[in-house]
Amino acid sequence: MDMLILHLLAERDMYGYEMVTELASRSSEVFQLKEGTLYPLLHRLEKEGSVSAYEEKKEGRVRRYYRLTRKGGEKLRERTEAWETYSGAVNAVLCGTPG
Amino acid sequence: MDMLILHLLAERDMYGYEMVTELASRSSEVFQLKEGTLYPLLHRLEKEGSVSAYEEKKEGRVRRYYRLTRKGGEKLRERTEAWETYSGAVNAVLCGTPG
DNA sequence: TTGACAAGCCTCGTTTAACAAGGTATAGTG
DNA sequence: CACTATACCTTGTTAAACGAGGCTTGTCAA
Repeated sequence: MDMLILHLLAERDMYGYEMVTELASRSSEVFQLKEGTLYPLLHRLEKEGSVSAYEEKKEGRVRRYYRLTRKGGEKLRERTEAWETYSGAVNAVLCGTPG
Repeated sequence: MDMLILHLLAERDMYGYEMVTELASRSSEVFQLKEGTLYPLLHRLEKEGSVSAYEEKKEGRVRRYYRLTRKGGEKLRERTEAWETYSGAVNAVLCGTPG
């Protein structure tokens, strides 16, 4: 989930609530990320320096936008590679390549 | 992980320790399943009726073999489909298909 | 104007998967 | 005999995700 959030932020700055709907729509509603998951996650990413936050008024609403940092970009690369390794391994097992 | 174990058992009966090494070799050492994970998992699968167990002496050792049940086969199908849905959704997000 | 609903952010407590770190027993080998 | 590999097990811990709430502000209809 870290990877997916960081990936969204690599494209553009976003606010939390937006990420929920964006992930849902891009995944054809497969990801129904709960706010109880997202906000603690964002706070952790901010604390570790992977993202930075700023408030901005847009469309008559004050929102808390998040931006990807350099460190977050590196983490994104690592996590993406880990995902490819992991999903590749799952498929290797499923496809029955013995050995 | 349930899915992977059930998948192995769909091919042939296996004992716990064998699953650890089998998963490791098939995944090029990506999966290093710990016994502290595997055995409770197997007990749970047995309890819910997805696998059945029997002891057999082979190669001078008494081993606890597991066999996939009909119910386990159904669970395997469900989990495999869930995995395909999930990994497909991840890749949909990563590939940036907006909307 | 007021009430309801959506947008937007948050926290707390629970569940669960996986792990770490142990323990036990047996077979084979130097 | 000691040591290693095989084989099974348990207990306690950690971390991700969720459920179920709470709080505020803007919009829109009655």
